[in-house]
Amino acid sequence: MSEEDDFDLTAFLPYLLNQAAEESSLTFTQLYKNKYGMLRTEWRVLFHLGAFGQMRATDIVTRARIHKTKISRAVTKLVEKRFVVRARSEDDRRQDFLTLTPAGRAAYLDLRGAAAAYDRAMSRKFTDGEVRLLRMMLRRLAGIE
Amino acid sequence: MSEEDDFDLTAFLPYLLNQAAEESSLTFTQLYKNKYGMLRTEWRVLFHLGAFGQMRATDIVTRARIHKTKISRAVTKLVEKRFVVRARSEDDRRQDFLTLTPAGRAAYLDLRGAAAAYDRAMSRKFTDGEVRLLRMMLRRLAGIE
DNA sequence: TGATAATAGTTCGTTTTGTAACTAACAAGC
DNA sequence: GCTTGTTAGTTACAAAACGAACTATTATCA
Repeated sequence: MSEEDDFDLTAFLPYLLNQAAEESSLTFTQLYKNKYGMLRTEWRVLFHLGAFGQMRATDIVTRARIHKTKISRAVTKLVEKRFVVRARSEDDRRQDFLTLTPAGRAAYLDLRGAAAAYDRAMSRKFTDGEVRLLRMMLRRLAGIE
Repeated sequence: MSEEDDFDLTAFLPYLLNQAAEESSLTFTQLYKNKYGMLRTEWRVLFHLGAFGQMRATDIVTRARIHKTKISRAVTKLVEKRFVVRARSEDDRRQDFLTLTPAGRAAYLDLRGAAAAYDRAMSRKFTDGEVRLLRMMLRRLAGIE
């Protein structure tokens, strides 16, 4: 290496956050991908419906900050997989209420358990106080109130 | 919402890490995209070459943990933009040594300054001790030694 | 040496994403 | 009621990512 530099790339927060995020989702990604053939956005939609109950696509867009076209495509896939059903609203026939089917709920519960175990395993790398602080900081950085 | 659930999605570390990572790169992405027409991988390659000096594609693959096809395409783009030059190694003619051109170095220095300022702005949301701890934790989660 | 394996990097076909434009339904003001 | 504007969600086309297979070169070892 000829010309070096004192800038520490591995201290740059967006870079570190990205590397940590990617590394931390590797194992879990394999799970929902191999077991249920889902993509990341599908998994997120499933989790939102599991965690918050019936929602409209727009609600998920707002909460998860994912573009509506991605949500639209993910919902289509989840409907094809019989994990989600759409119910056209009578009040406003532009919007659909999305709900998990029993199969969707079963997948959600399965993945939720795995997620919780995975989270515990990650947390074990640090003290309780550290993890609490980490979550607080990440929430603030993510702009989640 | 009909059936709720006590699983707190927003406490799930991989999710939080992703949201924080995405939010934190938004502004910076605009910069290298609008000013230099670069994609994320191109920016990363540029930064690696700027920070560590001459490297082979494989070195970047190892350090940044980005797939070699992505690196290959990013390098091609950077060469087209006259930010990087390839020099075929005489020892092993399979590999190229990659180096920044003066224009590449200028772009790097510009972006490096912006990155440092951006990092400082992010850090100001927390105390010095918190930021130190955050970096430590992210490094460990990312598997950076 | 000569066969086999390994490595650096690229290319090709497919999948996924990004962005803009679109349809359909509702809302607001005149 | 009839424009005009907004909102929910989809579609279409282009850009980008993924992964397998490929070329070219070097390494291993019988």
